[in-house]
Amino acid sequence: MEINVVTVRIIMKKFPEKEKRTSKKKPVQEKSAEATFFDAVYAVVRQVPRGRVTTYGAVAEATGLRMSARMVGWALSVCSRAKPKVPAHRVVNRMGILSGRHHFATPTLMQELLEQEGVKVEDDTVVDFKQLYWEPS
DNA sequence: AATTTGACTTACT
DNA sequence: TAGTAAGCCAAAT
Repeated sequence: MEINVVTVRIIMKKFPEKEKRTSKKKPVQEKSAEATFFDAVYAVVRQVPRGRVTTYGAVAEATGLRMSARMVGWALSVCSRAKPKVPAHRVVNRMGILSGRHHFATPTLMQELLEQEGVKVEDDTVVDFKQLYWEPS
């Protein structure tokens, strides 16, 4: 299934309402909307192509949370919960700095993952960030 | 229950 | 041009 901004916005519409789960044997705190909020963020992040990067703000905008870039970081900080893995290493701040590197298994993992994809990193910053920047659409 | 704290960004001194 | 404030909102304390 191809997920685009429209799809994400539809998902976000469900954000405020409580979602009833059929399965009751999962008392996980997934109280309600986070699941869909996470999904929305993850859906966007998964679209980032290999070797490209995007920013928290861009993801936030694509999910409709225009000014809530922080929420994106928060969602990614718990992305271990996501079933299909999320290429969180492709999300950096607007300066191209790997501000989230400390949240990976090792502080250098994020950079290593990026370099594996051909993205050069210097001083915790993506080289040629402007060219590698990918805007969610 | 209230306050602080972020994997951020923009706007205004 | 650099520093501060404000906006976001769920978690953690």
